[in-house]
Amino acid sequence: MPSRQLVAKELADIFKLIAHPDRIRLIEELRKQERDVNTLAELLDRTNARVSQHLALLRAHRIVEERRDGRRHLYHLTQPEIAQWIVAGLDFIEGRHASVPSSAIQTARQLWSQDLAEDAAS
Amino acid sequence: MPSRQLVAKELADIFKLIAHPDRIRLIEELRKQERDVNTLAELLDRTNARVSQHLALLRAHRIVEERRDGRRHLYHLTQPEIAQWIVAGLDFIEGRHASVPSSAIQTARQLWSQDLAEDAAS
DNA sequence: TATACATCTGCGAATATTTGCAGATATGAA
DNA sequence: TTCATATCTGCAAATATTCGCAGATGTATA
Repeated sequence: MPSRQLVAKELADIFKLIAHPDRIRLIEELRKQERDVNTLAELLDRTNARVSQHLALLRAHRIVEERRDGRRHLYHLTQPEIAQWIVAGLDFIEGRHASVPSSAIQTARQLWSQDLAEDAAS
Repeated sequence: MPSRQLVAKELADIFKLIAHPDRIRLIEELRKQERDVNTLAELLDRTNARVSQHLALLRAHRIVEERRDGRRHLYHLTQPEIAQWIVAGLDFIEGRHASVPSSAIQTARQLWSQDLAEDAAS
């Protein structure tokens, strides 16, 4: 397979991996601190099993890593910078979809990057 | 729907939209200049119909725009910066997949960003 | 050991995406 | 108008993803 094709496929796989609202929310919640599955499930309002499945996928692609503390499984981002990269995607949707008020997008941009700025400052 | 959920969904839609090797190749080919469907089909080694379908999707989400010149349809990126953003995703796969030699990734990074640097310089 | 808690995995049903193909449409040239 | 070129659209089959649920595993505590 030609190299361009190959790299395009790998990039597509990364995009596919992230292309799910729950997984994006997970990355959002993990961008600052590690969390266990239960907490994540509550934050996202999803069943534990479902969150666990998404985490397994992210884990398989080494987007997140796991560490155990007793019976709890704590997850964190392998490369926290991925959160910044993802939120940068907002640049390509703002003002495009009436369904999402651009105020919501601005708020999101703030929430994601504000917290990242805090991290950088601390 | 809570705002975080809403924005996560929009982000997921963008990622889903891009998450296809052909569409990534299309964006790659369009990052410097506009092209017609036939040329793109040859570059990607795909049927015209298939390329046209992918372009229709990108067009619907305003990733690309179309202009007519006689019987040819010329496409270009609405926001060329999207190419830089996409290639930045390579940061999160390098060294992860044995299937893609990291030389291929380095080459790709060069090809995509070299050309972008040229654009910036001109 | 028995029990409860936390998480994971397997699997089938529902849903979404991709693909190729056949036929439409639109433009320009003869 | 007729023909060839360029592109688009509709549709059904193939493929991939998501979802919920039921049961498995692993760990701490009584």
